Amino acid sequence: MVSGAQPAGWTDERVETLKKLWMEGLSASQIAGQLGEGVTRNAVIGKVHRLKLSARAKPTNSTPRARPAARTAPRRVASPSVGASNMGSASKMRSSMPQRPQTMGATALAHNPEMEQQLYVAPAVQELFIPEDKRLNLLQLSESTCKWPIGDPLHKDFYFCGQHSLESGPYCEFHSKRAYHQVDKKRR
DNA sequence: CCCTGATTCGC
DNA sequence: GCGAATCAGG
Repeated sequence: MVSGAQPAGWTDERVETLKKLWMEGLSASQIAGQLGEGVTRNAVIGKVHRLKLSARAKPTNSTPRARPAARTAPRRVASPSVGASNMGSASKMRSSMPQRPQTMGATALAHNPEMEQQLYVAPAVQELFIPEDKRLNLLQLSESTCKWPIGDPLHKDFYFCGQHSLESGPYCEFHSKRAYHQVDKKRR
């Protein structure tokens, strides 16, 4: 008996964790990552709503979600005609992410039930922690090192990320996103 | 580009 | 009840 997996099945335990983490302020994707690999952020959000949760630390409703209004048209699955090639493998289509040691959205995180909640993320900013032996001095920077500065340039604990940088920029993947994203916005 | 949660709806 | 798809905002 190879008990397959347990993709779904909100046990009390998991629900508890869900509640806790949700109220702790973690994002759905992060919770999903923490809960398990089979749990997606959608699943988490869905459950959250079902549990009547949501609205954790939100005293002021600053997001009066506009009503979908005229959105009663049929969408998503339900294609009775298409029967040829099925896209059955909808289980693991999360590609483009061989390994990522960071803690980010649903595109990352993969913990075992062992570590569970010991790592915890630092509130406010989630910066990468660069091991000392990886930190780079200004003089140590090279073409392919991430030139993302960390710390106070006037302080001694100033160093550069040093991770392998992308060809598309002077930063590593993580910092490239940091540098770009959210600073551009309003440009869809 | 990526992220966030919200909602709907087929299962 | 569940979660993928979709939407909408950032």
